[in-house]
Amino acid sequence: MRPPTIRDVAERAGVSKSLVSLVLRGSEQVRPEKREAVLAAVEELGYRPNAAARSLSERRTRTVGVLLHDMRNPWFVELLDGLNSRLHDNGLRMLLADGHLNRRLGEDLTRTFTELRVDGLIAVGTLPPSEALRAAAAQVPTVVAGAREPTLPHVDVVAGDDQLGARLATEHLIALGHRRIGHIAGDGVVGALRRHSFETVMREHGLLDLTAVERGDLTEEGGYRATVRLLSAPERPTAVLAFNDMSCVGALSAAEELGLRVPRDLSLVGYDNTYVSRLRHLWLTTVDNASHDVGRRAAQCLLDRIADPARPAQVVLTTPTLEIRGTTSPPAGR
Amino acid sequence: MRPPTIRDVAERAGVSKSLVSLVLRGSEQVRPEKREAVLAAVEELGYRPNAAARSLSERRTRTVGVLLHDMRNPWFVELLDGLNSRLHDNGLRMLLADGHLNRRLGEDLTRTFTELRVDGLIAVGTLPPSEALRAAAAQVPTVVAGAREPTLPHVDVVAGDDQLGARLATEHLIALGHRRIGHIAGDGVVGALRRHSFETVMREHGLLDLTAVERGDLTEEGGYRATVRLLSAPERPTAVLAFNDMSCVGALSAAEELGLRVPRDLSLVGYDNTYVSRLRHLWLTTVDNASHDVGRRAAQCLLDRIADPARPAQVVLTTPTLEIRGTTSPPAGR
DNA sequence: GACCAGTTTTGGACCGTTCCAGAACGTACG
DNA sequence: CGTACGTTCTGGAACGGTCCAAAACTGGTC
Repeated sequence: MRPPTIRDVAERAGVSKSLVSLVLRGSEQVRPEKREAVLAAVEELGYRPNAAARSLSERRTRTVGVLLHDMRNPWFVELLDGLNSRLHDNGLRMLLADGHLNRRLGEDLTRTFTELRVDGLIAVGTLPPSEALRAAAAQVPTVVAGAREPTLPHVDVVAGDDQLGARLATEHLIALGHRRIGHIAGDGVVGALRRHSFETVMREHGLLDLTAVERGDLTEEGGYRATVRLLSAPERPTAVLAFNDMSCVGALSAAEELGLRVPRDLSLVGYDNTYVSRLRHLWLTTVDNASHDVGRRAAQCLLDRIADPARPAQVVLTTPTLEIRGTTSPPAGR
Repeated sequence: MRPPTIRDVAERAGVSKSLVSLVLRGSEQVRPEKREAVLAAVEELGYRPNAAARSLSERRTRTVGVLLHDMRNPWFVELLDGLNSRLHDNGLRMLLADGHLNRRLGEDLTRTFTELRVDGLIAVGTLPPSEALRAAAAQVPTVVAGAREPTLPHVDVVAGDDQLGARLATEHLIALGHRRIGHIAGDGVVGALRRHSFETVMREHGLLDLTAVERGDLTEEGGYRATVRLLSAPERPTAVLAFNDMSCVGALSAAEELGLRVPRDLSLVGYDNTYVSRLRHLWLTTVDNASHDVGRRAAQCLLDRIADPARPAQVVLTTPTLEIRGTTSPPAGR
């Protein structure tokens, strides 16, 4: 009652197992009638190759491991889509693992992936710094997608251009006439880049004095709290640039709770163009990182790196665009 | 430069490969000093067992495949969390695959999983009917989680009790004083159950005449359109029970667009208690299916079925609760 | 009919584990 | 001292594929 093996197929088709293997891998060197016979036998027996046996012998798995930070934050869905399509085109399958789900269990996902001997590793989003990832990256081709860290030798980074994105958003607000603008800052290098770019643009317009920054934590709750702090200043901002869509939703709630109408009394800009921002009821103006493209390019980087593991590490940045929706308008006074 | 094998470890520790295998699998029958030697060698070489070789030999993979319908709809996150924790406790790893991502590529995920020879399969949510899944379920222990179909021989089903959930929601609205109540209906058996239960409760209260049902499609967009239709009736409902949180958000937008305040002019109830419903700005009253529990129980079912594949198919229903938040109140007239 | 050059086909080694039967080594007992 | 019995350790046969060198077929030429 075991699943049929290549030998069963061979016997049924009246050929050797080697010939079956040849047919299955699409060799040209096989006479049509034998090919037919083999394929017929495969069909009749419902044969499926055993991936474990194959990868043991081939010494590769045609599988790449994808490390997610947290499925609860939906910004990566598009990225994954791009990743998957490009990998699939090259005969690679994708295995997902959620770091957040597993960290609680104290399990190290890179360990699972190394035991699986994945052909490549993609770290999606800013992961907590981990010695294990560093070690894994030294063994197996690795690409960081949608984040800027960690920077490791031979590890490519593919992400949206955060400096440009934050600039687009800030200039949009300034062009609308806002002068006193707040920022909800995020973590890590990405957080620092967006914040820094925001401040740079404000300085360029001589508005640095009117700038306020509060730290959020990427969640709605964090955005809510940061906004409450921003809005409780004596001179409150008329616009807020949030680190991401989730904290922007938090900002929306804070505004509402304080009796401010968005965008009349307070303009808000999110970041990531997640489906949450696209919910009609929220309809956030937000920065689109071209995540699908980030995914595709990350896949390409990985493919290139698998082909030549020693090539120098690259940093690929995609060009973000501003998606203007319902949460920005000129300030009330104008 | 290849990764070290069990033989390398054996040589380094001055023992046979069999002894290494014994130590690694935690046998008691090994003298402490040898054990130490082996573990030291493992450490020094950075040895990691090769999962492919192991599963080829053991004829099992300690891996279960999880088929997701669509990552964009976030209701399953908690479920996955429960699933993962229980599976992990039993030494099984979980591989995710998103059907939506892959269907576009025309790839059949059950195929990937059968080639991988996963020890079990979990279908999460209502998947499009598929001959492949039926065939796979005949080969490998399978459990449906968070959905009611397909019903196949030897396939367990674990889900929230949709009848009870819809009843709780409907009775809540009636208790608040609503009489004219609309419903946004969903697809599949789950959709039918919720709708039917809604209608039953309405009938019990003699309100069947005041009932209106419009079909949605699980998305925000579908919920929006269905609500527009519901609200354009001459006598419009004062409350709407949505099939899920996503369509409830759509309903929220529709209400807003038509100038109705929620909950003053229109009460709304969602379903699934997703994080979207928990966003402070939306704060939907919704039915909680105890998804974490569904996940844990589904995992348990799968474990039981792996132990005894021939046992009769079970249907396990969890008890939902109503999560009352900001989108329900007595109707304006009261 | 022998020989040659291609084209097809095949047997067997190998990939890195597990697992089993039996070997080697005590230790206790008659 | 020989034997029996535990305990600990080992060699080798799987597991189900790939791949290579060589064997077995072709058909054509002299």
